[in-house]
Amino acid sequence: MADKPKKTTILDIAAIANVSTATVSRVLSNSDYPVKQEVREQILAIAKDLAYSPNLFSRMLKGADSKEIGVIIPSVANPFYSQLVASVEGVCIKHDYVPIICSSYNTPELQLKHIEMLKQRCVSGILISVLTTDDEVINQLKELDTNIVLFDQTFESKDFDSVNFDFYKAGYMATEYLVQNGHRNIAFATAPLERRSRKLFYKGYRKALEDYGIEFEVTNLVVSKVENDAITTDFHYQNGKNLAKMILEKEKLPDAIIAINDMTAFGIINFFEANEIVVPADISVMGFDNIPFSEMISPSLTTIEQPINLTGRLATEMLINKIEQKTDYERTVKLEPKLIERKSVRKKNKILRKEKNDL
Amino acid sequence: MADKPKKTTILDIAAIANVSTATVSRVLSNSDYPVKQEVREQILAIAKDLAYSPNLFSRMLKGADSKEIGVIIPSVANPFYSQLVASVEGVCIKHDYVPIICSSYNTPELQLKHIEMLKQRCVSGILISVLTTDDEVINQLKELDTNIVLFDQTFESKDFDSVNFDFYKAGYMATEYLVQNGHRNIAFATAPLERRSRKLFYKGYRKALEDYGIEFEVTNLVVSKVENDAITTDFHYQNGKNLAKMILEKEKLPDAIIAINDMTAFGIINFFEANEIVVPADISVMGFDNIPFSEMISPSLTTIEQPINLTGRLATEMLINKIEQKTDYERTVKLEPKLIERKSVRKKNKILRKEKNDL
DNA sequence: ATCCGCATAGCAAACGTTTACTACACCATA
DNA sequence: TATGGTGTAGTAAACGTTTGCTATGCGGAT
Repeated sequence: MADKPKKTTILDIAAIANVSTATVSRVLSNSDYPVKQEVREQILAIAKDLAYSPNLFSRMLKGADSKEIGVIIPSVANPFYSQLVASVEGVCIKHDYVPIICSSYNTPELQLKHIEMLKQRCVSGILISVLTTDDEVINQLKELDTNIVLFDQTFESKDFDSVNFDFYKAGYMATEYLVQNGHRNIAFATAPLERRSRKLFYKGYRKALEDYGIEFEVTNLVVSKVENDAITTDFHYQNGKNLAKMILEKEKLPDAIIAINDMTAFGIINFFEANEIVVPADISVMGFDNIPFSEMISPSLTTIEQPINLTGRLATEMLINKIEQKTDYERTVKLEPKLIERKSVRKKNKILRKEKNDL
Repeated sequence: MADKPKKTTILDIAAIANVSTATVSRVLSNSDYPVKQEVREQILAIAKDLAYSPNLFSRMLKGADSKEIGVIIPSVANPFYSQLVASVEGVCIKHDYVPIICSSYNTPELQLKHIEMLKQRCVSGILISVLTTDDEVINQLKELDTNIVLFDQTFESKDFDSVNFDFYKAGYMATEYLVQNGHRNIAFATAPLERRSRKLFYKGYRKALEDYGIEFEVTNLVVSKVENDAITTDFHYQNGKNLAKMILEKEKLPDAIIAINDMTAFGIINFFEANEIVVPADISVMGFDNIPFSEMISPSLTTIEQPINLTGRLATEMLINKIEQKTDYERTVKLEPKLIERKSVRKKNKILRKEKNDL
């Protein structure tokens, strides 16, 4: 813009107070170096008077902390992640950090670009939802000498602090609930299973089937073709529609469907509705995430809750603890899934788990 | 972290290439100062070899552009804004800027805090959804000698570039559509009308009523008590439930309701559904925004579209043009509302507008 | 032969801090 | 009286760039 009004510097203050810049700096940077109370107060007063605010860049040039936290997620447009971001932001503000939101859209190159950018900005730390356990990404993170906390995507590692979620158990619980309510032919509808979290969720599903003595049918794993999440909010929703279409094309309709997330479930339900198939009367649908919309749609969605806000809050607090070199905090937290019973699953006859000795 | 591996600086490069740092800087900062081709290439080669990346802080200390763009919005958790943020992010990445997302939750103090923070970081520009036309905020923005583009909240001003939206027309269109489909007793359900955009939308509603010769009833303006948007995604949804409750408590149920936004409409519809009132058979509901979920709920929501992605894209491009001192671009854009016809409004007998000479 | 402009390059200051080092006065202890 | 600690303050280097100024050599115009 036109004419910068020359911000006040410690030099100005030093001149007025008739002391050296060193002294001013000591006072204004909250150093524990002793400065006479009288002088300290005078400097503080002048600083306030001149509306002094330190130049962050020179501080950082001297190696100070940038007070920025990189937050790498698949997509801000996805309501699950935008809520996560909101909770991260809340904690950041409280501790005077600034979150830098980076959507990776599941593309490694973009993720790499973001990481480079964050490195260049010397962020104080990074909160990241690691999508793959590729050695490449992991090594890249290890080399990045900054504070890192993993979240959202379960990836326990001695190398990183993390806030995890029991995806396996979540998949198990979803399946078990369906089985116990009389469903046997259960489809699993998902975007490609390359993510660790999705794989685990799927494994939970398989294990539950096994435990209840239900044979898994290959055609019940319904996977859409898409690779990368698009930029739009309704990506998974559209995906759900596709999956529903695929399911309708099967020779035999399943009793129930487990969707890889709530948005997908919405798409599935909507497609069914448009095709005169009633949920849950004709077919049951189970979601995963429990995003706020789950209770807004009709029928309201029975789903497994993933504690979004808690995840964001804990992960951010963990990271800040790490940055500020606190020592007394948990370095790994594993959050538990919780079943949220609503109206998208039909309750048929109750079925109990086959005990081992039944077999 | 443990031991920083000492990043390479132009000094290292200068030493190897046997030239001065000035020359290295000139090459590496794309200055137009002439440097012999041979030397230039050598320096470039060495830089690449040592994986040199410039220290942003020293550059900024010298007054360079921070390449950051502050984005101030009411709340990231709100799907409308998270989609907006996504489109802003997309443009930013293309031009190598980094968006800094700031949720103000409609609290002036927080907004002020964010602005202070952005100022301190010497951001290249700010994209802001101005909620009030308080002189305080406006002056504060004017004094902020940085590039500013207003968006989302219509506030045309000679002092700022802006991407506007015709809220007045939107309100008019919503109302007109309802009237033309046979509704006369139309309630307007909203959070407090302190925002300019809401006021305009409301004025459009009033004007349409007037043009169609329908007398406005005071009790048809239903306003919830809440002041500030909360941090959660479902704030407006809950608000909608409250509003629906208030409406149900009226002695006479209106034919139709215009909700201040889609999320509010969802809440209203949901509350009605829970109370055995069928939308649109018993009462029609009209939304505003056309967020992706509008077509996911049941009944799908008839609403007025506000072009989110276009807004984000245009505003960001405008700001970057401004930052980079381009001159040939529009400084004010006004986007048009569009009616999206779905299933939440019942079509009764068509009614035409009273012509002026009818009166 | 002189002067000028131009291409090229280096020197060193400057951006605003922080901090290692030095200085010195004061007081307590041996 | 010498010794040393402690509280307080200043000097100047350093962080990694950019850039105004100066310098040199060279070709062309006068």
